[in-house]
Amino acid sequence: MDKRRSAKSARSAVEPRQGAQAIRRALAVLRILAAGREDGVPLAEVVRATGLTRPTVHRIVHVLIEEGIVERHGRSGRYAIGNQVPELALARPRPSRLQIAANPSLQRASTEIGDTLFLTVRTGNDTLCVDRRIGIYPIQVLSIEIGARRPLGVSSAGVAILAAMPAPEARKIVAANEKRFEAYRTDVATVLGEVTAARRLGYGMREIGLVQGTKSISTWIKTPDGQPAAAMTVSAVRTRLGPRREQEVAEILLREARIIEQAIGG
Amino acid sequence: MDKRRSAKSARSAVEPRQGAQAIRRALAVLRILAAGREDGVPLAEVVRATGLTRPTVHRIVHVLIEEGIVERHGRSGRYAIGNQVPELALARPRPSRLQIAANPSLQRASTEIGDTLFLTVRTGNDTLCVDRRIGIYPIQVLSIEIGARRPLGVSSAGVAILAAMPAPEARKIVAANEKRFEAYRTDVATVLGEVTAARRLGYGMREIGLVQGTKSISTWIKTPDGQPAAAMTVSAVRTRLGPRREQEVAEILLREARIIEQAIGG
DNA sequence: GTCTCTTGTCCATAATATGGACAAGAACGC
DNA sequence: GCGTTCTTGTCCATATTATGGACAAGAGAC
Repeated sequence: MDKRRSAKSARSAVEPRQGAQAIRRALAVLRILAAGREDGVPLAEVVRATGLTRPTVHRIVHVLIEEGIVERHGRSGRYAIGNQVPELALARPRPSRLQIAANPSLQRASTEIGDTLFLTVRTGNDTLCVDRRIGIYPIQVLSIEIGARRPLGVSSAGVAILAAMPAPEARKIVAANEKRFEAYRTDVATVLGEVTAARRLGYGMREIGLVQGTKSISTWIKTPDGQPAAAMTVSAVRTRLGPRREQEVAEILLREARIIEQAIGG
Repeated sequence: MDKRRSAKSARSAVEPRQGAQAIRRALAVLRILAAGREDGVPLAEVVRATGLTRPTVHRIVHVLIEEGIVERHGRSGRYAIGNQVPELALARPRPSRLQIAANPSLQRASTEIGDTLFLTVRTGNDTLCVDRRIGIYPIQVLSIEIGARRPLGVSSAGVAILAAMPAPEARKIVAANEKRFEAYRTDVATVLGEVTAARRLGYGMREIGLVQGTKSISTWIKTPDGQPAAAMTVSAVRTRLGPRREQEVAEILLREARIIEQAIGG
């Protein structure tokens, strides 16, 4: 009963609405499955990433299959986002306002820089790649595709977005992602260090990108209320991004980020 | 305990997995919200359409808002599908296999017929328009857009899809949609009559389309296992679809439907 | 002002979702 | 073949959770 009281008073402060544990859990499962893209995710991995018990995850996943929200792949037995999710998504206008606003900037920066450009948004505790432009140089980093979803903090885009938010909030998100960092061979301390460095620099950077031998630079894009909503990233083979060129590229990205902020602000 | 037993034995027959009422209810709410598209749906309407109580719907909807799955529109207070749904949808390859398979047929039939063509899929108890081709004639029926979602049975596409499934299953779906038919000024008896007529004709037809003064013709497309998965529809002002032309158009649609079935079958 | 519509909240209670424990299947080694 | 170590799937007593009747508070209409 004390618990009830404290939950009640806390609600007005932040927002933990009670009476829907199961729904929240189902959504947590869906977000993990989304990170698995077309290939899906094995049950055990979902259990690990969500911290739920196996019977619970099993039950949730199978109900979602019955409902058409999740699919199971024949041979591998992995679970993936189902057909009905894009069907629900059709209810919304596509592309999003952000994508429309960012389009000219991506175009401009892409021709100017020549390497691959990404537009990445924040969604919950993840980053999600929503747009990509391939540059004109013969060697391009193509491994990150539209739809790629990662824990905030493991990519330069994630670091940039974390750097753009208040430090306590960033720390909370990083802590929440702790379990998922292992799969990317990083940890809370490393990520927080990169975030601090990005704040000092004014942009996110990873000398060692997620793909071997690549380097990435990301600037953040804030919504009018000051919350970071997205990041703009350039990825290239490391040798193409020495200190001098890093400076050049960062300046272009910073310029375009400000333009996009204007576009979504008006 | 008797209940448990019977539920258990029934499960092996059909599939009502227990322990996830809340999740199923949340999904039912989402599907109703999806029908409201960008404008959204007022709470009372969701209550009516789902048959749930108002406190329950209210709780579900607000938890989904906190999770980013649902949005609320400022002025109207209506609830709509949120940003995070298309974000989850990015986990899947787009466009779908059906759309790829149907593309050449839509192209061909569109130029041949000249009126607006729709590709509509079945999703649960709804029809959902997933593709549209505008014809070359100056008067076109454009009111049905990609993403439009309706109870199975109220459009000619829905009638066609119902006609293509076993009668008992069709009847079950129509019964389940009863409450939602009112908003479209139709009822169970009328719909079942149209379905029977469509079975006799070989295609679905509505002399009075959803839009005043229009007429629609739809053929069904079945998956290899015999289940109808989609419908192909032509809509035009009624005067352009007299008996002779109806025959012509139906033949083209039937021909293309068979081609699409081949494409998804192989 | 009152009436009628909507949306929002409370809380005792019934019903639901939970997870420990166990089982069964798959993949590998020897 | 048989043990070992993975994985996934199931059961069911239980406590936690979600439920909905009842009440309240806005927002319009007139």
